[in-house]
Amino acid sequence: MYNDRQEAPSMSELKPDPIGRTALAVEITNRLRQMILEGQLEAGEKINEKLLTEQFGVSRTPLREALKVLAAEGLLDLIPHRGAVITRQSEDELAEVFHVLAALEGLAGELATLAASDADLNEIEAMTQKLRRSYEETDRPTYFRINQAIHKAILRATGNETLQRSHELLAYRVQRARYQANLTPERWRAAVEEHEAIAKALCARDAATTAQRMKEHLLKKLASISGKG
Amino acid sequence: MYNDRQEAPSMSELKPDPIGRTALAVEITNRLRQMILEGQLEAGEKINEKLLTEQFGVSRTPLREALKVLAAEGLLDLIPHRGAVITRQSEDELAEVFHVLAALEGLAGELATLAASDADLNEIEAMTQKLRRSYEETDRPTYFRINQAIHKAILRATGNETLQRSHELLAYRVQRARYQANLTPERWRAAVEEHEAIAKALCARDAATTAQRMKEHLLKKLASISGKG
DNA sequence: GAATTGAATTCTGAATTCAATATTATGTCA
DNA sequence: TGACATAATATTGAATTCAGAATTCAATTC
Repeated sequence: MYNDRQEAPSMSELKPDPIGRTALAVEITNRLRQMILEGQLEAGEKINEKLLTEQFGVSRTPLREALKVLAAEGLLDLIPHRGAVITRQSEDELAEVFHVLAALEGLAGELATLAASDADLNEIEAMTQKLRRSYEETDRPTYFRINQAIHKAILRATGNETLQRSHELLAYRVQRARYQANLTPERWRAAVEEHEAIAKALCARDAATTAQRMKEHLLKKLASISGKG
Repeated sequence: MYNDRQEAPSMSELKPDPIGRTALAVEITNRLRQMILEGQLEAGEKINEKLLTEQFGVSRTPLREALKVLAAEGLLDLIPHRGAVITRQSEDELAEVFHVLAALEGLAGELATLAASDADLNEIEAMTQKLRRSYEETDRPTYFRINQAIHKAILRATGNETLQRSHELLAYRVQRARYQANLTPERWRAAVEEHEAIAKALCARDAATTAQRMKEHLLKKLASISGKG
C-alpha cells in the first residue's frame, strides 16, 4: 500500500523481497524526501530534473515517478509544463496541518490506552524520563530525538497502521518548520511537563484525559511556533 | 500540492492551464481511481499494464506514474517486479480507517462551528432536511448523494484544506465498502436523526457537541458495517 | 504420476528518443 | 531606452526501446 515499503507488502502470504533489490524510484523518493525535510532543497525552489538525474545517476523516468509520489504526499507542487516546486508553507497551512495532527494524536492517545501492552507503556514511561534528563542537561538534539520517538511509540501502540501512516504524511510537512521552531526556556519546561502528564494518563489507561492532553500538547506547540513566525 | 489538481496551482500568480490540456497521468489517475471505487477493478485483482494502456490509448509511462500515485493513496499495492494489485481491505483495515475518519470528522465539526459562515450553516441545514425527505421517500441513491454532500460541506466549512484532503484520501479507501453497506431500516432512521442532531449543534455553534456527535456518527456507521461483514 | 529443472514467453523496470510547451535571448520599432 | 514581437534554447510530457526478472510450460527424472 505504501510506496516506500514496496519490499514489505502487507499481505502476509507474500514473502519479503530478497535483500538488495529496491526499486530505483523508491530509493529516489526517499532520498528526495530526506533532502526536502533537511532543507537541502528550499521551499519555493524549482526542481531541475536534469540536474537531479545527473546527481543521482539515473534517468528521468524513475525520478519523475518519485516526484509524482512526493507531490501526492504534499511536499511538492507539480505544475503542468513548468515542473516541480517545493511546497512553500504559509503560517496558515502550518496551522492547518497542526490542527489535523492534534486530532490524530488525540485519537492516538485514546486508542493507545485501549490497545497498548504493559510493555509499551513501560517503554513510553522510560522514554519520558529520558526526555526530562535531556531537558535538564539542555541537550537539544537528544531532546528532539526522544520527543519524536515518544510520539511515534504512542502511535505505534495503537496498533492502527492507517493512523500511523496518516500521521507520518502530515508530520513530513511540518518537520521543516518544527526544526526552525526555537524552543523558549518556558515552552521547553512546559513541554516536558506535558509529556509527563501524558505518560501518567496513558499508564492509568485514562482514554479521555490522554486524548485531551495529547491534543492540547500539539496545539500548544503550534502556538509556540506561530508566535514567532 | 495535490496531484489531481495540477491545473489549479495554489500560487495565485500562476494562471491556470488553458482548458483541455490536463496531463495524461492526471487524467489516468482519476479514471483509474474511479474504476477502483466503482468496483470495476476488484480488490485483490492484479492490474495488467498492457491491457490498460490499450484501453486508455496511452503508453505505459503515464500509466505507471498514475499507479505510483494511487499506491501512495493506498488504493493499490505495488509489488516489485510483480505489478500492481488492488488493495484488499480486511475488516480490521476498514475499522482502522473509520477510526481515523471519525477523528477527522470530529475535528471538522469542531472547526466548522468556529469558521462556518451563516450561509454555510443554512446550506447544511437545508441539506439535512433534504436528507430526511429522501429517507422518507426511501430513495437510497439520493440519500447517499446528499449524505456525502453534507459531510463534504461540513469539511469545506472548516476552511481547512489539509483536513479536507486528508479526509478525502481516507474516504476513498472505504468508499467501496460504504456502498456495500446495506442500511437496515433501524440504522437508516438513526442515521437521519444523528444528522439532524449534528445540524442542530452546528447551527448552535456548539463545538464540543458537534465534534462529539460527528465522531459518534462515524463510529456507529462502522458498527453497522462491521456487524454484517 | 508427481516433482523438479530449464527454456520460452511475458511482464516489469529503466533508459532513451521524440514531440510539445515554456523560457530566454535577440532584434525591431516607437 | 523600453516595450513588444519573434527566434533560439531549454525543459517538460509522453512514446518507444532495451534490459532484467518473473511466470509459464514442457521435458526429464524419480
